[in-house]
Amino acid sequence: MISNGEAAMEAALTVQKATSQGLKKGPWTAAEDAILIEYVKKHGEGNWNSVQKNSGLMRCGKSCRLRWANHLRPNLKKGSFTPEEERIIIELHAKLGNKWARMASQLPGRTDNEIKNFWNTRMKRRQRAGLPVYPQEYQEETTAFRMQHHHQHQEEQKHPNNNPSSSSFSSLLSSSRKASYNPSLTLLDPINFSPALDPLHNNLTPFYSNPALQFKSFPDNNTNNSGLALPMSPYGRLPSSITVFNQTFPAQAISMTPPSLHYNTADFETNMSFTSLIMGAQVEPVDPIPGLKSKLSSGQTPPRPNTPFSSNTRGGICVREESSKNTDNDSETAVPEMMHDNSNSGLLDALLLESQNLSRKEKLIGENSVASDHKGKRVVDEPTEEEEKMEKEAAKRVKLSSINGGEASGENNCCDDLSSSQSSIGMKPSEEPMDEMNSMDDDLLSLLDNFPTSTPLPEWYRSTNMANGFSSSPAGEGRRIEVEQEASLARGTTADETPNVEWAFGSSYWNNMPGIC
DNA sequence: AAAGCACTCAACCGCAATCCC
DNA sequence: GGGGATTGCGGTTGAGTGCTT
Repeated sequence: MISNGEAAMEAALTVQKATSQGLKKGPWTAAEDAILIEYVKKHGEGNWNSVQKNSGLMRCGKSCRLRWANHLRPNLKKGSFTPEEERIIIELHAKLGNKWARMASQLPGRTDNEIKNFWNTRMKRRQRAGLPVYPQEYQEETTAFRMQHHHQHQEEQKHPNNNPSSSSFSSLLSSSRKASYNPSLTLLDPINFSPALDPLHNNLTPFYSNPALQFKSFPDNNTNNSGLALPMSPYGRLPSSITVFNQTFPAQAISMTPPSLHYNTADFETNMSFTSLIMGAQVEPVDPIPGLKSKLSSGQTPPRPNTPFSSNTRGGICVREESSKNTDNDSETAVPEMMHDNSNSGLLDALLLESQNLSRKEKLIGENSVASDHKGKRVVDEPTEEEEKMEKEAAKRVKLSSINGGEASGENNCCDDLSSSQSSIGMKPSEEPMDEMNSMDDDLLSLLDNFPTSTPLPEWYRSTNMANGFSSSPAGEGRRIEVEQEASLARGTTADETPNVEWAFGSSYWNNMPGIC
């Protein structure tokens, strides 16, 4: 135990030591700032180590550079992030992971440090509260990727020598960090899609268990220059379902949002910030990947063990990109083992619960005469009054939940609110023992059986998809059509073939983003 | 009023990449 | 090509502040 006196002494010695080395630490004074500004004016940025020599500033080069970059350089924006900036940060984080500098480059006047702090505080706080970090569309991207790799994995197992160009999970894991920015390694390259990619009709094994490589930059031909891949096959067909952590959607629901379901920027900004909007729903509290938590460093890991992957620093989604930086023996890289392991993933629970709810809701909605085609697919059109009612109620619940302590973790509000808003009725309590799902195969069968073929979209989900920047205004509709056409082009189909389809990953929104790479 | 706590933010540290000789 | 210097980046820490009990 160190007494206060000893601690003070120690601190003094530390300062003395630093001083003796000619370097000052700690907060910068106005005088120091002035010196540094003057120096940069004269000599320009760079060569930071010479600052000390030439200006007499008792700061190391690193410190000078940091001070300049974060506080002194011109055109720095101060103050809290605007909702738009928050939105961009979330999007970028979904794409890039903890690439703060890259994110900062997309946010003029903002520093990587600011963004990092923003994420680590505001976002993680919400994550700890059991709220999903990313809006659906980003999560969908993840799932599409997972599906693809699941399929590739299966193909490789079947024909280990047939596809030399496809990489194994492990190799992808190990290369993920570099692959992030390598167009040649586009993870959703349509070439790699198989026409058989349809988890509903295949014996699906747990494709979701690889949180790796999930958010990458996809600067290739399948992104409409958006940097974000469309989760589509070359056959113009989406996977039949999109499953992300705790939320599962039929692909139709995700990819084909009714024209009326467009983003309303005014509501968005008036009612809540982007952060609060996307945090408005909760995640099913389930155990994280066993053994994963303990190896994560303190600052990385919110102590909340509830959300799948929440043990992960980056909201569970973008983690792998960084994790590959660690040793291959890192616990995180062990995740794929779950594919062969019957241990409960937590995510599976969420999937099952979600699918069950989707199923229930489908039944309920079916009773309410939701239009469906003969295949049970939802005919995407203007929502019926009944649907609208339900959606509004769901949205209300979400809102109420977030107002009335919706952030409280572990209260299953997620199930009652978000999930109900999405899929809804009669959510299975999250506390239900995991041993009810003790078999992965059974779980998956159950999951697949429960997958509804059509599900109306709740208001909440629509809101997130409205991030495309569309409105129901004629202008918005016009742009929507444009995007449909773009999407059709990308799919090799015509817009006519896909009436009333709005691709959730439509390019408009992402095209409005500055280039990432 | 004071202690405890959570949160924010600035700054530091270590590592890796890049530059330069 | 090798090695040191420099720069960039991401993780972490700690001081300051405000709120709660």
